[in-house]
Amino acid sequence: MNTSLSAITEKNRLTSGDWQQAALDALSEGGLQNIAIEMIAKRLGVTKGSFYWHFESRDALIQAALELWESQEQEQVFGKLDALPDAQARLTALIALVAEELKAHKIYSELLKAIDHPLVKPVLARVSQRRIDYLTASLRQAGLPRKTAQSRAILVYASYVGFLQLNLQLGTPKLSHADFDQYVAHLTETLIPSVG
Amino acid sequence: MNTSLSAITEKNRLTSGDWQQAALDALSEGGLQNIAIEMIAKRLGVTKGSFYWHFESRDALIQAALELWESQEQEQVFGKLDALPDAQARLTALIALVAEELKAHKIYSELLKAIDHPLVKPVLARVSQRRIDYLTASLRQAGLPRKTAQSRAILVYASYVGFLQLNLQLGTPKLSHADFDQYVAHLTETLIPSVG
DNA sequence: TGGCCACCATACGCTAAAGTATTGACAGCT
DNA sequence: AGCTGTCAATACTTTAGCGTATGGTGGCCA
Repeated sequence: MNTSLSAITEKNRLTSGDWQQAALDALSEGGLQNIAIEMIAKRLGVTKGSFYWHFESRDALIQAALELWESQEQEQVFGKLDALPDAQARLTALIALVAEELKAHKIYSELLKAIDHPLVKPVLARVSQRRIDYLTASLRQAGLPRKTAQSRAILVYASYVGFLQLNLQLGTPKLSHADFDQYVAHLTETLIPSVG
Repeated sequence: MNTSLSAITEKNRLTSGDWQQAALDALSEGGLQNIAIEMIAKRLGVTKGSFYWHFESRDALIQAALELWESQEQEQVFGKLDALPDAQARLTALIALVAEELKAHKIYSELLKAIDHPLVKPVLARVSQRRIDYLTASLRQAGLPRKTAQSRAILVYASYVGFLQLNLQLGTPKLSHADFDQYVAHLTETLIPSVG
């Protein structure tokens, strides 16, 4: 039941990495505006005096935290999928991966809400584009022609983003476990080539 | 090039409706946090003193503005579609409607970002649920079996919400006009029964 | 015409949160 | 042991934005 407060590195003294991880935790819980340094300081058992030694400003923390997240998500998401050689296997695995680990998508969802922030927008643009490109490539390997694969990739990814907002954040529509499974199955049948 | 500042009703004196409309304008431009009373007051050519005569608090304004939006969107969206008798015609008209009027979706998109706000969440839940129900009914009328129609409605609506975030807000992926048309066509073929 | 009421201006208080300035403490090296 | 650099505590300033208190003005009605 340990949340990811990332076992503070040394003994009492903090590193800037601890602040970045704590910032990501705060982000996943309450959005960008929840990255409040005094509140994070309290969590880490210190005060602001510590923070402003490690970082220039709040924006600097946000930027560093986003960089950390971007590198983490890259190895986590793509690392798992690249292991699979077959394109269709990758695609279904991707959907399963999305359907399971809800907590991992919380940060992405919160960043979407903070999309107006100048530090957030470019990061999110890069990550989203990379994922769509990956989807496009996998769909092509699965046999779709180029143009179709492009449109389909956008469609798949948009439905992912939308579902994130609707079901994770809004809780609408309310789906039972069975309904959810049925939805995932339907999605796979409808959007993934040569399955079902 | 006139934005929707909604021709102030009388001569100089404001009504609470003017404040609600101005709040919606501010919302569509900068999100919920952009509903700042002093800033809106300046736009309307008055000061806070006016506001607190019309409303109890900022929350009261937000609530009233959301009620106004909810009633407006209901007649706008469903009013246009209910005119069409054929289910498939309604569905394709709906997609066209979504693909065209971008500004009309800005408010919905901003509300999604502010989904944590206790006043926003129930409104958004109602509106989304109503739309999904409408979609489900239309898909059933178009020939899909019940369970399939339910899943498909969620899928269609999620792809709408996701595309809103991705393309409207993020500008990713960058689509040319032709690419966009192709995407809409692909979406229609893939998700709307018996078309194409 | 005089007064009341609807609408608004002005001036102020209050709070949250970022950022600054200064001082303090402990660890390791010489 | 004493110095020094690293990390942190304390107290302060500043800003933005909500909310309040109170006074002002113009139109409408008796």
